[in-house]
Amino acid sequence: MKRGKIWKQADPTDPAFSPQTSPFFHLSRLVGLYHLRMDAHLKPIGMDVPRWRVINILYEHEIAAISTIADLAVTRVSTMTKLIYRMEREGLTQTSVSSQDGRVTEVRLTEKGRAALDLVRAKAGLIFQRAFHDIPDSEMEHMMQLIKKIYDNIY
Amino acid sequence: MKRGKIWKQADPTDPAFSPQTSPFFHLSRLVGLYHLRMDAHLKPIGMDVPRWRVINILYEHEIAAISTIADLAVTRVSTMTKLIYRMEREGLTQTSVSSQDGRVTEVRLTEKGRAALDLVRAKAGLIFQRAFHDIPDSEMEHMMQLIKKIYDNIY
DNA sequence: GCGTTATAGTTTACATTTCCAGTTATTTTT
DNA sequence: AAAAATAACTGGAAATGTAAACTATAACGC
Repeated sequence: MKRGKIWKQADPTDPAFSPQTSPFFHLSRLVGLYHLRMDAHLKPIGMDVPRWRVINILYEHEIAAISTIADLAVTRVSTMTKLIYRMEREGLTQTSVSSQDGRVTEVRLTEKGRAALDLVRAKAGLIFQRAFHDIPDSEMEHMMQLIKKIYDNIY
Repeated sequence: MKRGKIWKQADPTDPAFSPQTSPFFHLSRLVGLYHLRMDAHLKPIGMDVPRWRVINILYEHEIAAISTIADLAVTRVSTMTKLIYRMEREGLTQTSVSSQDGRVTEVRLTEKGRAALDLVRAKAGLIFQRAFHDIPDSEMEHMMQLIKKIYDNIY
């Protein structure tokens, strides 16, 4: 796509490129800050961002293979394997070998895991409201569409 | 802000909330994927995302304190300290104690660090173009504004 | 000036992530 | 049906990240 003078700078190969003009730089920065904020809220209740991520995914999926969760959370499988077993030791998840396919490890939430979800949602809600309080629905929807599109582009 | 039926679901405290309707979930996922893709390109040339981040910041700032870099990159100071000294061992950066303030450690790029920048930009450009090829300037600008606004909201 | 407080960074001990080389189970080829 | 290829993990070493304690320097309040 042909770009105007200003937005050529968003392309890292352009000589005028700078972090200030880079969409990915700003995106990374925002998500980094979001993680810092979430961590600060989550630590006191014995939770953290990776776990909250897994719990959310399992809330949606009920039962999911480790590799599916890793895929949805965009992490390496071996990282996820270790996280899942840590969460199992903490009583948040429960695993079993699939009867359909002996290679897959099915993961599901325990009662305690589901309880943790409610607790964490309250915290996540605080940050969400602070972040989006002055962003109208239409803007938010528009952004979501765009984010999904970019995701698909590099998937 | 009052939200319509659909976008209430974006708020984690809403009963109908789900990752699918959560802006932060999608943002995290996109940035996670971007990091995975960048890593895959950067590894073969002995680079990675945190280093590329620092190099970019130093390209903008010439000389910067460790805490400044940590702040701009949204990382903990102790993490940044370690990264900076790793990069120094690799010959990418050079540090010195400020003559103005004996507490601050000034960091700057070496020749090798500047050379690395060019190399990495080529890789980053590939992903950028793939990500944004079908996104017009106006959309990109609009997104940037929004991302900055949300960043400021939770800063 | 001097004790107190704040700032900037460093270090250490520990937790987590990543790489990579297996292992076992399933699917595809021949 | 055996062999080969692929998929889903798993385990251990090495790299990296984080929290908390510590050091050095600067700034304040009197």
